[in-house]
Amino acid sequence: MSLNRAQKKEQTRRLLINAALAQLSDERSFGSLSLREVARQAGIAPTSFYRHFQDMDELGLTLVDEAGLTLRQLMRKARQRIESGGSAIQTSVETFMEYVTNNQNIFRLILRERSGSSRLFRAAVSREIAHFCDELADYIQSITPCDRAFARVQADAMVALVFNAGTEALEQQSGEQRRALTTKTVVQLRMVAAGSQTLRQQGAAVGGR
Amino acid sequence: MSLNRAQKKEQTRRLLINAALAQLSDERSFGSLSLREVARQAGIAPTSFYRHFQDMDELGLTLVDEAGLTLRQLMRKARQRIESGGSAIQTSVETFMEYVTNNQNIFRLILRERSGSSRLFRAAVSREIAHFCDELADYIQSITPCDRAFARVQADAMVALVFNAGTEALEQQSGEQRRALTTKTVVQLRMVAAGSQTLRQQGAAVGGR
DNA sequence: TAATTCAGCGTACATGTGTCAGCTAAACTA
DNA sequence: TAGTTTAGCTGACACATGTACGCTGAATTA
Repeated sequence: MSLNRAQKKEQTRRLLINAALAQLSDERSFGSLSLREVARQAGIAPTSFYRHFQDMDELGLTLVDEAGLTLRQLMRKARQRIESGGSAIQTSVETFMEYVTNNQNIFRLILRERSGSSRLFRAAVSREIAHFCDELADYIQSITPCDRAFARVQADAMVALVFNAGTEALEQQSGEQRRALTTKTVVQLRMVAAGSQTLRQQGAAVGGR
Repeated sequence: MSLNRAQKKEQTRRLLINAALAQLSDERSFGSLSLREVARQAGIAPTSFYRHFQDMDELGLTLVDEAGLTLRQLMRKARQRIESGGSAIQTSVETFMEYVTNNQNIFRLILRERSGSSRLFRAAVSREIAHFCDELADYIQSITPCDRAFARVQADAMVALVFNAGTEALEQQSGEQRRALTTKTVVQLRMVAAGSQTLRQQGAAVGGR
């Protein structure tokens, strides 16, 4: 029952992380959180914060990493659903929308820090998204063998559209709206998929140029 | 030479607007600007700020409106270039990239406030983008007659891709990178254009469903 | 058991903030 | 010209912030 010192430390570290996460909302960005607020919500003295993080920045980067992790788990889940039948596009979009709905604060964090005021944060988010695109490009190539660079361009487009849908999803509360958004996004991805096939054929006909 | 009272007031109002704009950068978001900083940069006392804006929010919304205006001007310019020959997609993307390059701070403002912490700001940006999409949908219909809703879905996708490219453009400084980004975006838009044509044909064959 | 480590605390300070109250002087109006 | 309006000013206020310093007591180690 009694915890280790290390365990106890890890515990309050989580308390801080959760405190920060809890303060995030549609009206509150990470940059607007103060060290004192987070410490207060975690139930520790402001100065004790430094026992766990050097900076608020360090806390923030931790959050971004956690978000990336959750995203990767999400990807795996989507792949599983696809293997057991169903449209890859439809399933992926549904999975993503589900994620956004269930992790609004953390997804908002990613969206905001993507073009936020900290180079470090932007770089961190950029890495996560690049990872996302890479894996999708892999998948595209495994389904439709083609030039790597081309697959990457297609993957980038698809990820951009899905993230854009995520942005819009955050503004909607009714399930009805969200469902409409999902089908819209599915159509958009189908456009990209179909179009990329067309371009591939044309390119091949002209001689790979 | 001597200005009347109203003119002078308008003049310092512009001073405030420009001061805010000047403080924005890749490391400084509008939300992080203080009333005092802006007033200082404009060369007036903090309390005089209130003679022109009720709030920093009011100033911010003014900036968003100005950005929208600039964007509309940009659109017109693009249409002109297209009418005098040239690919619509290529020309549009080039025009947009040019805009982003020349108006980094104001475009960043839009990007950030799109999913920022103020409902008002988000709504304002959302309106501007919707306007953007509407006009593009008009254009698509004028070129390729089709269902309005369908054109709108296509337009949304294209605008999302272009804005995404804008986001990426802000991270790049070499003209080389920017040119690569432009061609990538052009390919992505061609994918959407080609794909939407395919879907339209398929949809018609199945019976408009 | 005795010595060491260290998570968390309280106090304190300098700094920046938004905004209130009231003044001045120049521009306007009648 | 005499009276009014008003853009901009100074001074002051209460408040929140980040963080330096040094203490305490429990957990750990030797």
